[in-house]
Amino acid sequence: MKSASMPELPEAETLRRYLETNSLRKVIERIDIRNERILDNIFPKQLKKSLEGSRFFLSERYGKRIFLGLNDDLLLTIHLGMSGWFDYLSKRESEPSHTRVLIIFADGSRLVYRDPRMFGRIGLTNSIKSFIREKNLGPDALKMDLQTYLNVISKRKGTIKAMLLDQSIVAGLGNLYADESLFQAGIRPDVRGLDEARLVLLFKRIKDVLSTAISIKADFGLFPVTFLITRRIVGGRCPMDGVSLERIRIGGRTSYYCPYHQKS
DNA sequence: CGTGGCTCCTGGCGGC
DNA sequence: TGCCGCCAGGAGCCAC
Repeated sequence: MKSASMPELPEAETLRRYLETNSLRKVIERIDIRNERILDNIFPKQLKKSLEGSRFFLSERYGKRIFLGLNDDLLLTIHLGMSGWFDYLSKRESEPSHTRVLIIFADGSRLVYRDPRMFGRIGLTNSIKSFIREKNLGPDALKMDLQTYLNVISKRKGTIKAMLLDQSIVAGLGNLYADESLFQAGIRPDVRGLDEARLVLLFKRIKDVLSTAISIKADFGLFPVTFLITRRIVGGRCPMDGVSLERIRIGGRTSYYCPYHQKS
């Protein structure tokens, strides 16, 4: 499976579906931890003990995180960071570069976690609920209801882009889909204090953008031509207006927006 | 509370 | 051509 760049909610959901179809119910024979930095507050021994001889029986996603359930009160937690991805390989297929963790099944197939930049983390949790609490994650961007979203966002005073990137406010949006949602809603990323009508429109666009991205498996070549996402480059032009895109930094991230139809 | 800066990390690219 | 140095980005942490 092609790895998506910069995993956010749609990439995580795409990968979850991939893992759901190829990695459940297979007996795990061995786990090979190539780089301990990838582990999220657990020792290699704990991970080995939890996985070896066991099997995954369910997959879940919340925000950008993926969970693979081992039993009723133990799940593997996956955070892809910036460049993390899984490849399911048959016995004969060769391992990709930057492999950090290898899960070897009894039938000889392997699940390979690769992550060049090593911002990703793999860990264990007893429940998704407690994990969400521990990591202080807000509502999942795809499943959140309008009222919850309005309650949280209308209380805050920061720029809208910074709020969308804050995982404790909304879980799942990263730099690219935050820009995309604002673009589709016609809102500039550096705006504060949006009125309710604007926030409601943004809420709808967030959902549209995320479900569109999931429907095309977050494949960069398949985004609608009306999307900003493939034009986020210096000198890029707005797909609606043909105007040169502006580039500013908010919260340490690069934001692209159309100065013509995105309003403050 | 908000924000900006720094850190982790390395592939990729611009500039010389 | 080759190499240096900077940048990208998620998120935690710290200082103001």
